[in-house]
Amino acid sequence: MLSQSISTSAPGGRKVAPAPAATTDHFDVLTGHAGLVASEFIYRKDEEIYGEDETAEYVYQVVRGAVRTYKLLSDGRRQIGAFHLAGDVFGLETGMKHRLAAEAILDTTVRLVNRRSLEQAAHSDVRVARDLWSITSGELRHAENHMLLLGRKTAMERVATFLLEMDRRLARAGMIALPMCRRDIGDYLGLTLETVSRSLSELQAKGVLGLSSARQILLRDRHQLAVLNC
Amino acid sequence: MLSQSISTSAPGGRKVAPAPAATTDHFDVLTGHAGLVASEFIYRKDEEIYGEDETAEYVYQVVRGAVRTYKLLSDGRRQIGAFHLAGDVFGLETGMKHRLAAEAILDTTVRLVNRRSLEQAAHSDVRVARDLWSITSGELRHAENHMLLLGRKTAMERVATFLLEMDRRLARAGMIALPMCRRDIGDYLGLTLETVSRSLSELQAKGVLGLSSARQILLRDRHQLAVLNC
DNA sequence: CGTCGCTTTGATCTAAATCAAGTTGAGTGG
DNA sequence: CCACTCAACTTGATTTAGATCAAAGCGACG
Repeated sequence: MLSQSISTSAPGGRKVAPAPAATTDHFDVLTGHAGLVASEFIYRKDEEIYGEDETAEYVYQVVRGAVRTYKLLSDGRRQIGAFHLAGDVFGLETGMKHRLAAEAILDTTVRLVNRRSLEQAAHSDVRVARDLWSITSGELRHAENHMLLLGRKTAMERVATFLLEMDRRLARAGMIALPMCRRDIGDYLGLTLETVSRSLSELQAKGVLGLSSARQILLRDRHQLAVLNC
Repeated sequence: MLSQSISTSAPGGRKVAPAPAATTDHFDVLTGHAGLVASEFIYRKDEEIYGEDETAEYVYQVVRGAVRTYKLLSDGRRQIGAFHLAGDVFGLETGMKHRLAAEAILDTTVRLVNRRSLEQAAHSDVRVARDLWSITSGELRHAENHMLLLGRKTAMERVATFLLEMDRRLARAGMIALPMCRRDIGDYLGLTLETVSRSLSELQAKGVLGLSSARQILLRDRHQLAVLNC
């Protein structure tokens, strides 16, 4: 899995030494690339980062916190396309506009890079170009898996898939600390918040998971979840 | 909208002059690029072009016919991610493997380019790299719209969206000649074939469309469909 | 310690799935 | 040229998974 990171140059162009990465991070080539200037910004819980169809001026990376990107229908029905967690890049476009809106799920620090500078870096360095393509390709892979979930999986299968995804992406010491509410999960999985809640309760009753609080989940039987996941 | 075209060099490297494009086709830069060799191949109706998780050796472009790309669950439930029509590129990956399987919907001619050569072209020509990224980005845009459809739209809204998409992509002389069966449409829209059939019958009864045969559709009221589309 | 947003749980409803016949029409062979 | 076949499609009857409507819990925060 790609661990998406972009330049850590400070505003003004002075470099800030990033913590040395132990892994062969695919996106390290972007780090400290000449001419790239990144700044940090904090968004409050539920604050909009950009709107649907807004001009795409920046590319973002989550430093701390969590972000949801989503589309709305005219009557308010919402589909969340992805959750972006620490390290994830979002808001990267090839066209002029953002195709989904982005909001902070909780108080969130993001790093942002001017999109034009990134394009220029890609123009002079084929590795940067390749990395941008890889980020988009990774988002496409996620979307393809999610279409299968939304089109063909049962409610219980969707929740199982969600739990395994969150376990992979944000488990610390075996626990999942969910940043998002039941409504967000429902809008991500194409379900209502009540159905999400009932599915989680049923999995708890079966001993597949433990809920120390509504958003603190302990997976007790990943094998059972993997079976539901197909 | 991107009209995705790739090299038209003949096997053996001799160039075949392509018909001059009247439009500023975004993917013309790939046409005749040095070192790219494309060959053509014909697949019969329902023939597999590549399987899910198969190593991605080629990138494909539909010349004539139509292709479905899909994912399966272990019990046979299928989600079609996209239909690829004349001119469309498919099978482009940044990773080692195809993430969806591809099958010809009817007898179909495809042009194929070795994936390694394309990557080398992208390495030496930043415009090629940019075009590959744009193709992937276009697929992501489609997938994002389709997630909204699969997660949040009603059956009638899904069918309306499908009809407008097909009208845009393959209408000739005001008529849509569908290459795919009702089951394919259902597996694309996350519905059963019966629900697709009932929705089409209802739209015909309301005078929104005319069915001269099951696969020959005339849209009589695009405005009404656009309203359903939200 | 009261309030308010989030979550759970229960009762009922409904859109779409499933099950089940028929109908149509394109292709095949007599 | 017509009858037969078979897959694709339509339509009807019934079921059901998940939505909707409703009412308590609960827990964090002022």
